[in-house]
Amino acid sequence: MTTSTFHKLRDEIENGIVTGTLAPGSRLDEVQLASRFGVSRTPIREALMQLGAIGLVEIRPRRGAVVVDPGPNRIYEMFEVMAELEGMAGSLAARRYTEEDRAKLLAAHAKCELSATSGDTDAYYYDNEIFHHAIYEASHSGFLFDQCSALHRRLRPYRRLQLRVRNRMKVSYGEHDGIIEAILAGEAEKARGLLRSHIAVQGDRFGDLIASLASSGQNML
Amino acid sequence: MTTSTFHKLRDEIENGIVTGTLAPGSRLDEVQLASRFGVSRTPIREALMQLGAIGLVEIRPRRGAVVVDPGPNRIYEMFEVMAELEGMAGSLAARRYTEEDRAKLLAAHAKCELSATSGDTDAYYYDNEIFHHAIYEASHSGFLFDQCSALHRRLRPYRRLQLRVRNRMKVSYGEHDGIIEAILAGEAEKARGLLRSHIAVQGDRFGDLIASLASSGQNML
DNA sequence: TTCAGATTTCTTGTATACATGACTATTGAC
DNA sequence: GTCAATAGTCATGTATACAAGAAATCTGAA
Repeated sequence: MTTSTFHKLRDEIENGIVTGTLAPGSRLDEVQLASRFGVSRTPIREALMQLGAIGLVEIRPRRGAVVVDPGPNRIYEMFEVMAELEGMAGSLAARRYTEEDRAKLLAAHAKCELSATSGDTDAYYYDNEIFHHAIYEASHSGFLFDQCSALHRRLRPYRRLQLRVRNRMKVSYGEHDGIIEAILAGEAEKARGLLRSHIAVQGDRFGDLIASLASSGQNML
Repeated sequence: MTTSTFHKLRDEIENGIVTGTLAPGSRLDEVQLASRFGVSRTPIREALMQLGAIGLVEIRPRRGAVVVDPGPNRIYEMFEVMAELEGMAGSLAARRYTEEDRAKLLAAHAKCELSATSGDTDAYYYDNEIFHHAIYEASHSGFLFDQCSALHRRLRPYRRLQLRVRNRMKVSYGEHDGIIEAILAGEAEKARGLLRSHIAVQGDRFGDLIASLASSGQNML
């Protein structure tokens, strides 16, 4: 259907940003994008407006749109908030999960185990997303689900960097184990705490983040 | 400057939604808005796109934009998340506030006292906003500040309804007192808990919210 | 009288054209 | 040689035109 042209463009561009194809700081030329996607500037602009509203691109009046470069500090802050929201989701999930949620959580957890033990970081990356979404869903708060999903998505590129750190994947899976246990046992506060520290960029992980940001600079440009 | 036309339009329409002039569920006709603001459809569409991206309006393909009607359940969920984020801001503020933050917090608190004791709900409504923003600021997390401000803004109409409840204003001010004390004493977890329950729609307040939503139905249409 | 099909109208989605502000390059003066 | 000012180019912002889908109305039959 012709109606979703701008919608598809939005997803396409957003994807480019979130995967790092469109590097932070790069200009988003309207005519260039238009010709690339074979459309006129109008739907491109509308897509950029939407991305501007959610903070992925900065729209400077009369000076074009650029991919936002959050900088290490803001990235840290985003993880900080993510940790809190995930903790909240876990806490609610522990109190509200249904039989269906339980099945999904366990299935996602099992898939993570598979990819973690086989050492497939790409697979783990995706299974990890499913796992966390299962928690958001089990919180039975539509709004929290939306907020978590949006922030999770925005943090995608940095989470990917983090998985490069040696052994992070196995440590991550180990943490999942405790999280699942706490949720299924209905221990809300324990689940909150475990999820918080699972997400939070604390201690060594802070240094790891900064280091991977620095070394990925070339890749992203 | 001609550059900020769509920007101004966005704020204008957003304001209409947030103050209740544009009721939940009402259609946003592009040509109508265009003639109202004396512009063409193009900047109107761009403004609507932005509002659509942040969830204030729903853009149904080929079927126009309507003001989102969250419904009681989702409103409750939004307050639930707001409570958590405010709690987080308070907790961070308790640990990070500077001398400047301290002065701002106390000033905002004093203004709230004035309007609360004089019984001026409109004044309290605004002073209350300043007070909460002072907390966000004192958290020294730019991202958290943005998230809190955005959600705070979205909840505006419902907070206004809440203030109509008898004595809510004075109770609210009393709670501020404890919050300020905890923050300035550096008691992070206490500040978190107090702010959480200050925002959360629990107990009687849930019934109050539902009731005011029902009775405000006429006003909003 | 009611329901179904078709036509008409209206609104949205996209393209294009035009105007205006920003950036760049060139020229002139110090 | 360097700096500044001006002219020219280019990208953005807005308006308008056109295309196409959705809704509403009208007509006909059961």
